[in-house]
Amino acid sequence: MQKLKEEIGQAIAPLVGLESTKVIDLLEIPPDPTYGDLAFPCYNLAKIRKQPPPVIAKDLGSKLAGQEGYYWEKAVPKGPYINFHINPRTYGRELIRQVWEEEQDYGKTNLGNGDNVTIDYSSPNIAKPFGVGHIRSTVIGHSLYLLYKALGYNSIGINHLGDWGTQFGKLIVAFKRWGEESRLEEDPVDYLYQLYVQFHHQAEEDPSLDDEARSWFQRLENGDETAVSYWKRFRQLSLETYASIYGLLGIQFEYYHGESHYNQMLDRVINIVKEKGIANESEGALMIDLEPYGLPPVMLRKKDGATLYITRDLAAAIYRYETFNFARSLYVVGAEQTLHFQQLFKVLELLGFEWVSNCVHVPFGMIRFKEGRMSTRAGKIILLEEVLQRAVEMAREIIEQKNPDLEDKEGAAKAVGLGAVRFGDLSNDRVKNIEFDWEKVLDFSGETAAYIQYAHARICSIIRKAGSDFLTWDDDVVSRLEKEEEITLVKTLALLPEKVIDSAESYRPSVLARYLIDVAREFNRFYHNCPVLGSEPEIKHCRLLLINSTRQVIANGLGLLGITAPEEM
RNA sequence: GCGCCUGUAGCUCAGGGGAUAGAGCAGCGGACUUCUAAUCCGUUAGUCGCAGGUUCGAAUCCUGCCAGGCGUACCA
Repeated sequence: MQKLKEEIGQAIAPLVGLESTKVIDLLEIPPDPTYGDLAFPCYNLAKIRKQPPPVIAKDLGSKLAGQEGYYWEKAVPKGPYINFHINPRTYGRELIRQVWEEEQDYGKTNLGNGDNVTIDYSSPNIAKPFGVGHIRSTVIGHSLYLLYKALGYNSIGINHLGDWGTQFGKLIVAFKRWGEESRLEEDPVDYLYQLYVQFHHQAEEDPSLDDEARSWFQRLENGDETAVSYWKRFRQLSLETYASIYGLLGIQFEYYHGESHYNQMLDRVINIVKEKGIANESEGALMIDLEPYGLPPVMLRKKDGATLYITRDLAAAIYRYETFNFARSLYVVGAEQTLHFQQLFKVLELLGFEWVSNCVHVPFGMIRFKEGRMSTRAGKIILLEEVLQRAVEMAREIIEQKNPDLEDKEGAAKAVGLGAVRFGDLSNDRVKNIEFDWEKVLDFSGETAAYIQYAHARICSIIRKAGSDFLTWDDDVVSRLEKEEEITLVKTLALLPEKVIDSAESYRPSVLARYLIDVAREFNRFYHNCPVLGSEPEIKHCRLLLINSTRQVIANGLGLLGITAPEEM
């Protein structure tokens, strides 16, 4: 809690000759709560004072002896640290009060000041099925979208659909050769995908297919009527299919600006590049040499005149800056495209766009099979829809078995099943590859979303049984926290705002996800040691207010991960 | 070849200069006439890939090596 830190900062600052903000930066949470709740390390002072850290800590301890603050009650030196112990009554009361008053806003800040942040995420390739691989960008991006909103930014979600490029040439060739209207109507994405796979099989035997595809893409770029009508059709049918998945996941985008959206701007981009004199013709193609920066060259236009995706990405970046004047521009795109973004940002820098320093590639590892990577072309892929359906189905079975009388079984099964899939993706560090494992996806015990949701449902159940008149504010009653489990829980709840900030600024929803596991764990410990309904009225009231703030923290936190917290499960 | 990322307990992973390296899963042993046992408590388990270096202090920073992943001019 920030106020506690400020208070300690002001207590120590005059004693050590540092700015109190500097002192606050140095404060850390001790590894063992019996040491204290917030520690000031004396290593930095050792050099200045030419004394060993423990001596300094002792000295500070004697100066602070007998003192206390509003939120802390004593300061005790231990080794090289001086440890502050909170006053559980005031600290607990004020924290619970804050959550009580802020409700769904607890955890939010206004660091962003309403500035725009564009977030390019999900961005599936038209005519390819929505595989589990795509869930990562979708889920991580959506969480960042919500996190930046919580920091007071104006998040702008952009679905940069892969709706342009050579793959459309391939699809057109495949559909013209082998396509059947009726099957396209039936299940467009699945059928287009089959055609795509078939194309790659055949092209291995007959490389001339690739040339044919390139030429069809060229025709598309030139506005050829036949090519364009195929393209429109494929695009529209795919979008309709995606809509159902986004609907299920509760995701909306401000803009569906796919790659094709930038077609009219490509000439301008190429002109800007030419004017800057950083491009050159090579073997008929338009290139930018990045050798001086240790990067491979960039190709803006192929020898057949067709553009490449980096050309469209350049246009997109410029468009986004000109349209949104973003404070930050995030690209939630797989780590395999790291080089692409290094090149993209370098070119923007060479073009003199200073705002490129606010562009960030947020990379993530891939989802792989034990045997190797997934491959759309080879047809080795697991559909996201299937994963989501099976997870919900599994949740439904467990509910049937554990809580057969539950009223809204379907709602709970959806929350738990979808939450499990999302959480599995968000709880580990983005950059690591994930090995796809059905058993793990369908396991709802341990460090999972269900664990957190279960804590939430338990709280709701207690509150329901207590009756609403117990949920009234009372200063005296709320000061009665004393059991270790209560105090640990309060201290954990106090961390939400800083976890939200850390999560957003490091672009790692996993920080928040792991924190929520901690909250649920501390609640469960409390639950098993501190009866609520069976306690005497004041304690009962106090604990109800405590668990009510816990409920709020969990709901707010899961919400920022895009996961819902059912009241019963 | 070169570049980027990863390497921590049997497995999956936290921790990313500071106090004794932590969780979950799996295993073993306990706790439901008591607020939902999708829970809790206890227990077993580690040359933090290897070797040097910087520092009062390194799992954490630097260098080299090893292993795996990804990328590396007409795909995205």
